[in-house]
This record gives sequence, C-alpha cells and structure tokens, in this order.
Amino acid sequence: MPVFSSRLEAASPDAAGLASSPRYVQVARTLESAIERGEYQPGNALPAERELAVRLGVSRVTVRQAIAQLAVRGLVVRRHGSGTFVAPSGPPVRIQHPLSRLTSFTEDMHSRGLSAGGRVLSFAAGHPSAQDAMKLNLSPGQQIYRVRRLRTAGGEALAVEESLLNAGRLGPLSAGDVQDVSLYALLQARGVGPVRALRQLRAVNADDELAGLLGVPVGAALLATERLAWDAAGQPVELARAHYRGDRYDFVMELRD
Amino acid sequence: MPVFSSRLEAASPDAAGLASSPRYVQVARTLESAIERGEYQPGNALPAERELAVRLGVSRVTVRQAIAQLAVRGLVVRRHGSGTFVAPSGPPVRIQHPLSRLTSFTEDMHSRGLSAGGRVLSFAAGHPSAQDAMKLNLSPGQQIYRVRRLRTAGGEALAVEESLLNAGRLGPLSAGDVQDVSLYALLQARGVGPVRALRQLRAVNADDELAGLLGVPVGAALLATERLAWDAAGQPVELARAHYRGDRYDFVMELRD
DNA sequence: CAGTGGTCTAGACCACTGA
DNA sequence: CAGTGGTCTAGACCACTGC
Repeated sequence: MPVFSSRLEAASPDAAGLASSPRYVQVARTLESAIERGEYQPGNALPAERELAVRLGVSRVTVRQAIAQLAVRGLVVRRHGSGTFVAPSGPPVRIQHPLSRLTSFTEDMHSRGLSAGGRVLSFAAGHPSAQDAMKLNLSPGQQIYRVRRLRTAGGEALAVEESLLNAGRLGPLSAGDVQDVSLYALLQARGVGPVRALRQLRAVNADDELAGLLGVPVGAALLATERLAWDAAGQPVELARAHYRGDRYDFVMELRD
Repeated sequence: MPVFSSRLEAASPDAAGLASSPRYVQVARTLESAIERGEYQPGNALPAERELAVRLGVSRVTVRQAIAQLAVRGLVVRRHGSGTFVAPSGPPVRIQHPLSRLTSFTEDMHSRGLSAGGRVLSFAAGHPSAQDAMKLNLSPGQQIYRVRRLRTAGGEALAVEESLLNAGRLGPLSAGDVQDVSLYALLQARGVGPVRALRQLRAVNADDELAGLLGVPVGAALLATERLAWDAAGQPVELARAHYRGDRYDFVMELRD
C-alpha cells in the first residue's frame, strides 16, 4: 500500500508565483497518478476516505470533493458501505451504435449478439407540447401516445427512451402493445414504418432521475438524442428522445467527401 | 422576491415510508421549480448562498451542493464575487453541426456566418502511442505531428481539438503552417486531402483542464469525438480527437431506411 | 458488529467583483 | 470597501455492507 510522502505541497507556499491549485484538485491529481502508476489496481479499493484525510493532512470533506471528481469521470466507483474502487481497467465494453442506418435499439443489440431488454416506465395517451406538436405536424389538440422505456443489454441499464407517437396515424394502442415488441416493428406492422429520420446528438449531465434509472452518478455525462421519423407517405410518425450512458455507448458513422 | 414558506419538509418525517430525499436534492428542486415558475428571471441573481441557507434552514454547504447540481446542468451560472444567476432562457444558441458530410470546423462555421477562430495550444513532432499507431497504420517509431487547438466562434470557446498527422505522408510542417489556415485546407494543398472518415461520438465529463479551456464547470458534459480520415490513396492521414461543449454544440444527421 | 461511504452542521478564511 | 462565491476544517450522525 503506497504511502503519500509529503502532505501535498503543504510546505511549498507557491514560491515563484506558481498558481497553486485548490487542495481538492491536488488530492484528485495525487490519487489519479497513483492509480495510473498502478499503485491501486483496477477492482481494488482505495484507502477509506477517513484514512486518506489523515494521510494527506486534509479534512474528509476535501477528500470527498476530490474523489467526487474522479467518480464522475468514471475512474473510480463508489460503493456505499463497502468502499471506493478503481474502475475496471482498459476500454470498458462499449456499445458501438452505427448511426448511418435507420435501426431500432432492439435490432441493433441483436445484431451484435446482446440480449436487448427493456421495461416500460410509463405509457399514456395525451397531447403534445406546442413545440412537439410543430415537429410532429399536429395541432396541439390532437392525440399522441407517450411511451417511456428503460433499455437494457446484458441486464445493465443503457438508455432511457421516450417516444411520442402520432395517434392519428397509428390507430388505437394499449399498454400491452408496447410491452415486449420493438416499437419499430409495431410501426411497420401498422404500415407507418419510418423510412427517413433526422437525428440530433448532444451531451448533457444526468439529473437525479436519469442518474437513478441508469445507475450512474448524478452529473455523469449522457449522450442525448432527439430523433424525428417520417413514414413512406412523408408524415411524421415518431418523435423520440433518448439518453444513453456516456460510459457505455458510442455512436459511429462514416463520412464521405 | 419569493419567500420559501416552510423550511422544506422539516416537519414531515416521511410519514408513510415516503422515501425522503437528501436535503440538498430538496433544495435543488425547490430552487429549480422557483426558476421554472419564473420567480427568478433569467439573467437575474439568486439570493446569496448564505441567505438561502438561513431562509431554508440548512447549512451553506448544503445550499452549495444543491446549486452545484443546477450549475452543472446549466440552469444557473455562478460568477465568483458577483452572484449566482439564472441562465439566459430559451434554447441557447446552439451550433448545429451536420454530421453526414466531411467538413472542417472552419468551413462549417463560415457556412453559417460565424467567425471561426482558433488558437494553437501546442504543436510538436513526436511518435504515436501503440494504439494510435495502429489506427494510423504506422509503426510506433514513425513520426507524427501533434496539433492541439482551441476552436472558437463569436469569441467563445467551443471545442478543443487534437490532431495527429502522419508526418511521412504530409512532408515537413512547422508551427507557423498550422497557425491560421484550416488543417483540411493544408492537407488538401499537399495532396492528401481526406475523402473518407470514420467518426465516433460519445459523452464525457470535463476534467479540470478541459473545463478551464472551455470555460465550463468541471464535470460538465462534453461531446467527445474521434475521427480517423483517409486520403484518396486509402492511407490514413489524420486522427483527430475533439471535445465540444455540450451546451453549445449539436450534431445533426439524416438517416435512411 | 465494525467499517465504509452519504449527509449535514457551524464557522472560518480567501479571492474576486463592483460601487 | 462590503458582499459574493470558493475553499477548508472538525466533528457528528445516518445508511449500507459484509463478516
């Protein structure tokens, strides 16, 4: 077990005007480089927060602030009641989602031999917001279905997806209809399968709800997408918003001149 | 100025087994809904942390923990010495980057009437890591150039981009060569312009270095991309890694069946 | 049960902003 | 200069884990 020699740079009162960073940043860097040097092996626990505080000559709050930075970046994983562990090394298993083709989550997982799972978080009929109505080419009074699902692969939560469906084009729908089957398969079966879509990607921080559903720390980076899909008749059929775990999901695409 | 009626749910000791969330989450929600109700207008300051602490009957640390959540999600902006302000409302100006075509940052900004700026953070000749060598189809001993640039538009930092260039295919390069001109223009001029590329997108949290360069809070969500580009001869010429501000940058693309 | 991370407090000082 | 956010402390109790 490594011993931290000095109490950080306690005795170096930034002599030559060297910008001395806050203690918690120094602590974070100290821990990070110790991990990189292999002094703490992947899967092993770091010393307890209280012990680190004593060793480094700082308060526990400062240690926690430092570890929080490493945790949100995925270098370490905290387990309540157990310890703080160095994250499993190497590039973690990442889902490579091809972005150029119009595929569903379900198909996509199957095509790479993973069991696509899911759970319907909520299903309801309702009305679109003004903005969403515009996107779906509806008037705000027309009906939509709203399906919110948690997508999993290999038993692990990967994404939260919310779909708004044009009820008028789709016909009656009940909660049971969206339980097991792929939404895309359902749309196809009803003759309004999407043939074209526009997709936007951005990065956002997880709020506490998404964090809870996906099993990541609050603030963890998520890949957020919004996808608007049209059927063969050129009518919008689905507006889908999804949040993918940033540490598990890659979108890949090919570009040409 | 709104007054918070109760001291949170101090007097409701989760009677029916209602999961009572931590105080800082409650504080965050209290503030968030006050903002949504318009009690604090965009651009205006929130009450000072010390005052919120008194009003809500919690310690200042707890208030700070709550505000930190809102800050990383972009709802509020903290200004040291001045105050905490509700973020400018509405959808902020977001750069919409079309992902389907092979364009450079410079071209891309120009095409939408923005002045593309930039600053070279570092330029050096060197050798690729084992992994990067494989991607560039080089042996680890062969030479590469490494250019790190801060990209700006409208005077605001938008992205940090690091390019690894195959020195053998490119010929001699000096720091001056990459100063003002677009890298793509440079490659084209030397006859190794990229005609095909593979691009990966993911979401990561900003470490303190990227946060500092981009002017966002540590932990803010960034869109990270890696792009490997080939020239007409089918040889890899560039491996580029970029980090875009999640709150300013959208990637957009069209999908077909 | 002991040991761990999770939350919270009261109070202190520093660094920065703006009148 | 007063007021603000930024950092830090010492100590407390809770909630969870695993022996």
